[in-house]
Amino acid sequence: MKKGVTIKDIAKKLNMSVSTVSKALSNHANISDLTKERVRRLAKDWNYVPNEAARHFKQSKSFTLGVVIPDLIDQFFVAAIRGVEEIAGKHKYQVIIAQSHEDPDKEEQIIKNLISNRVDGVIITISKNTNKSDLFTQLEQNGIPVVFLTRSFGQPIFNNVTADNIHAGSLAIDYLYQLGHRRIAHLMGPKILSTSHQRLEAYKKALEKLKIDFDLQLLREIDFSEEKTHQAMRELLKVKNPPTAFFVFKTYVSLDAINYVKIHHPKLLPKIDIIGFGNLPLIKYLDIKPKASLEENSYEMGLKAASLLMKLINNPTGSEPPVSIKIPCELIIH
Amino acid sequence: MKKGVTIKDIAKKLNMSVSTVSKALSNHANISDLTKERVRRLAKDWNYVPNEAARHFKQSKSFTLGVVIPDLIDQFFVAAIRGVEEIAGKHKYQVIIAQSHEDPDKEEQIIKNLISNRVDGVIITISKNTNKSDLFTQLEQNGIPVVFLTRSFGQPIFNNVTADNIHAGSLAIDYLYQLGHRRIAHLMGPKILSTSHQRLEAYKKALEKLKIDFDLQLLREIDFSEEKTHQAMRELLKVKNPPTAFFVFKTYVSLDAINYVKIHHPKLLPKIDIIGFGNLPLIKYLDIKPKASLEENSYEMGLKAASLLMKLINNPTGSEPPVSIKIPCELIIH
DNA sequence: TTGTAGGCGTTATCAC
DNA sequence: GTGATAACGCCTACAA
Repeated sequence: MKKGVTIKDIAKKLNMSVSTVSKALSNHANISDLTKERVRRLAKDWNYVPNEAARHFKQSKSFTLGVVIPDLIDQFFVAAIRGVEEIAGKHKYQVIIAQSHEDPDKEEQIIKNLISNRVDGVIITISKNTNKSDLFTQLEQNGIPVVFLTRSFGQPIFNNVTADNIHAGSLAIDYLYQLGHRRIAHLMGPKILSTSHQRLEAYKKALEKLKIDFDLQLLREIDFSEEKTHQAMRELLKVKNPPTAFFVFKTYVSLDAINYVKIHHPKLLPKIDIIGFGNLPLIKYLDIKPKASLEENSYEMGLKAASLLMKLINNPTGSEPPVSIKIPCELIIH
Repeated sequence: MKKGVTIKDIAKKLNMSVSTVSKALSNHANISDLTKERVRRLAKDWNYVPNEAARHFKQSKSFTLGVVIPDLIDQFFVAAIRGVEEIAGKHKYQVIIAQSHEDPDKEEQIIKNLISNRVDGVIITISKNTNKSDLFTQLEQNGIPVVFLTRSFGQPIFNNVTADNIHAGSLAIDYLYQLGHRRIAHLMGPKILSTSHQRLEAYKKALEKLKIDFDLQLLREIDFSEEKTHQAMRELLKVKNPPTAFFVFKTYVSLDAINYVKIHHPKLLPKIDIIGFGNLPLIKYLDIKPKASLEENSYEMGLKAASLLMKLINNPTGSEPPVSIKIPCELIIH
């Protein structure tokens, strides 16, 4: 007896009913200790493993969270996932990870799949090209709660966990100001993401507080590609009164920006300071680092997102207003 | 009608039997086109999504592959996973990823979970501390085929996909020799991993071919931690006739090694050459790069491992001998 | 071409 | 304390 043992097999061998065995295994109150003992013993001997597929089917719960992210190559998400796994584990939940590779079609396919598989909840960082939200509405209509991580749509119509972008922006800009910079550029994220707007706003507000006029020439939208970032840097450095500091949407963009200066304006390198969102492990290995990084605490974001999701799963709400959680950033000086 | 539509609902509405609906949806041959059309139409209108949980349960297949790896922070695995997803997708299989964080207990728990969830196959890179193989035997006894990726046990008793370590070693050592190095050290991986032994053997063979005597003083075992690597470097650089080149088990170890030299012997930096396994994306951002990297083609390893696994799933063998696939490495000079 | 019936493994309800 | 039975959603012989 080695493969596919079921409670039925156990029941037959022990001359009892399947329901007794089932109850014994789940330590039900009104099963005698002797019976429980006998059942457990045989289950162990026979290496019984409950068929989760059947159990999920029966309970119409999968005890699984779906996590949809753009790309695992981005260490931000890896840390966040670790946070999600932490919480999920505590609730005996599985985590299933899927990558959209920033492709909305792939993303849609993934979501459909998650619905088919009846995951109990979803944590998602939408792709940079996702512009419609009906899929997510559909998820919620199917009784599957969703929490947006870091990126979200313009209107906060969904639960979300994001960095406290406004505060982070002022941390960064203030520090650059302290260092003597007065011409500070912003490499902003794709306009389609609400995060980009929040960070742009943070930039503007921080400048205003410092009585620096916002200069449209110092603003460039990037799309995370190396080419776009290089192009933006080329243009920015050509401006009459060029920027000496850069406030950047994301670590990987900072790195490309630094690379650009290194290649095309090596003399400028010591004069230029860059601060971006994200303090990723790989920064440790860099020789030319950003001046500072905004630690987004993505692990903690993962924790918070998963906790919120578990709460939503266990207390299905009628139609409460969406929750927004902001995680503070710290400025890490390198 | 918005939530949890089943074929039963559709059948009732259309006044037909569930089996007709089921067949219509799966495009069975002997269902009239008209019927198929009517069913599909309503299914679409009602936003019917098949309940995979039920389907899996019924077919006692999950159409899911389990991938167990040490850590997603390692870009090697991220690329490999991409390969796995590629193949899995073609077969309409899901991929579920789990991290052991190099902890054998966590690894065991993951495997048990995968068995409970009746995954159809498993691809695993064992943790650096895993020393027993009975769990994997148990998987195979449960009819769940396993493919080992990169790391494996001493005896090749399991299917595995690894780098062609012997050839890679000679590529690296030969190149270092060409550059004039005669004192070449090896930072070897944990002795528990067969990969470590293969790479050590590659090192010895390559030296032999070049008529360089193997010097035990130039060999150090590391465990991937920064401390161990730094300690190894400290010791190696104290040897009478110290090494001028290093053949390294793994990219992240190379980076720590470079960091050590940078901090403690900056003058040596230009004189020392390092070549390690792995050509990870992050290398692009480094200023002080290894002299060269052995591109392990981990994406391709993922592809091959998944293809092999799918074959094993679809043609369950009696007890054929395990398959070993070797993927050639290329030397990438930076 | 369509319908009927049984079953996959588990749990919950109710009866004994 | 224990057992019989129905049910979850889907698939598939087999019957009509």
